Amino acid sequence: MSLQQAILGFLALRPLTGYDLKKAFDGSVQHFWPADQAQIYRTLNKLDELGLASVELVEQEDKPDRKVYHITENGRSALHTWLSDTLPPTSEREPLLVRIFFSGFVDDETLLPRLAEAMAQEKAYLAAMQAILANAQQQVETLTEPAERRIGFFQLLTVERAILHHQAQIAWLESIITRLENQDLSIETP
Amino acid sequence: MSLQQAILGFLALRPLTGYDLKKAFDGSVQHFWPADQAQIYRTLNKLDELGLASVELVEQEDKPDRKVYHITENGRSALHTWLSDTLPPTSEREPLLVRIFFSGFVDDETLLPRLAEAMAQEKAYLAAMQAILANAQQQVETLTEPAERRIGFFQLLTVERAILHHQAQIAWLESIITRLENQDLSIETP
DNA sequence: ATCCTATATATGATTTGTCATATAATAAAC
DNA sequence: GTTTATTATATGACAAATCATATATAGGAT
Repeated sequence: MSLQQAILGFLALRPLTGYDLKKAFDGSVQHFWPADQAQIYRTLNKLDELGLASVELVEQEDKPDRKVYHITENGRSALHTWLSDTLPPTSEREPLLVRIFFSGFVDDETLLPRLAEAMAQEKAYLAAMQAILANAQQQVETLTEPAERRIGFFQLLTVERAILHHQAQIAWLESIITRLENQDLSIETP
Repeated sequence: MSLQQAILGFLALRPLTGYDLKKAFDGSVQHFWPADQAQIYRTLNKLDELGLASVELVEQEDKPDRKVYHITENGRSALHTWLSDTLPPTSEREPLLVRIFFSGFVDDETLLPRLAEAMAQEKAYLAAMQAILANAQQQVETLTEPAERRIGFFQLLTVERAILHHQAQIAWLESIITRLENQDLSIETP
C-alpha cells in the first residue's frame, strides 16, 4: 500500500512525471522501498482515477510528451490522514534472515563465502549511505525556510537509520564469521 | 520466492501439514517472513507439482483428514542449491521508513504520539525476542547431536539479530523524540 | 444453550510487485 | 557507423501476497 502514499509524498513537494518519480525513488527511498517503473505508472493512473492527483499534458517536440502529475486537495488530505494515522503492526520481509535461519543445513565451507559476500554488500551500502548523508547534510543546512528544513530533516533521518542498521548488521555478520571460524556455536544474550 | 524455500526448510526437519506449517511460521520466522495460510497451502500444491514434496494422506475420525507433506530427494537438493547460491542483491521494504521520510509534512503534536507508539511496539518486540532467546537457548544446549545443535544455532542467530536491531531501532526512535522535543533538527553522522 | 477456539483444508477475488518488451527520438561514445 | 544512454510512456504476462469466506467436527467457556 505504501507506494501510493510515497508517490503522493513526492508529488506534495512538486509536480512530477512517472519518469521523474522513478528517478526520485531510485535516488532516495530505494533502499527501503524500491519501486518498479511499471508499478509507478499504474499507480499514477490509479491516483488520477481516485482524484488524488491530476494530469497535465506537456507536449514536447523532440522527446515523448510528458504527463506531469499534480497532487490535488484530496490527495493532500489523504497524505495527511495516512501520516497522522496510528501505525499498522510492522511486518518486515528479510530474505537474508530466511537463509540464515536454515543455514544449519549447509557446511562452513559453503556458508563462509556467502557471509563474506553479505558483509561486502553491507559495507558497500554503508559507504554509499555515509556519502549520501555527508552530501545531503550540507544541502539541508543551506535551506532557510523552516518547512523545507523540517522536510529535509526527516528525509535525512532515514539515511541516519540506514547507517545505524548497516553498522549493526556488519557487527552481527562479523561475529557470526568469528564464531564459525572458532567452531564456537554459542549465543550470548545481547 | 522465499516462501517455497522456507517451507522446504521446515519439511527438511520433519514432515508437516499445511496447518502445522502455519504454526511453525508463526512461532519462529514470522517476524522476518510472515506467511499467509492460503499462501502456504497453495505453495504446498506447487511443491508437490514440482516433485519437491510428496503428500501422505492421514485419515482421522473426529477431525478433518491431514495431508502430511514429506520433502523428496529433489526437494532436499533444491534446498541445498538455494542455500549454497550467491546472495541476490538485498531489497528490503520498511513501511515505517516511508512514513518517517515524509513525516516533515505533519507537526510534532501529531507525530510524537506515533513515535511513542512505534517505541512501545519495538519494546514489546524486544521483550518477546529476549524471552524467546532465553527459552530456546536452554533447549538448544540440551541437544546432543552436532547436526541438531548446528541447526539450532542458526535459528537462534536470527533471534539474536532481531534483538540487536530492535535495540538499535529503539535508540534511534529515542533520539528522534529527544531532538523533536528540543527543537533541534540536526543530524550527526553516526 | 450459545459462542469461541482448535483442528484441517480449500477457493475466489483482488492487490501488489516483477519481468520483459514495445515505441521513438536525440546525443554521446567507441 | 553502430551501439549505448537518456528521455518518456505503456502493456502483457505472470508470480506472490492478502483478504474473505466456506466446510466440518469437537470441546471448553460463558
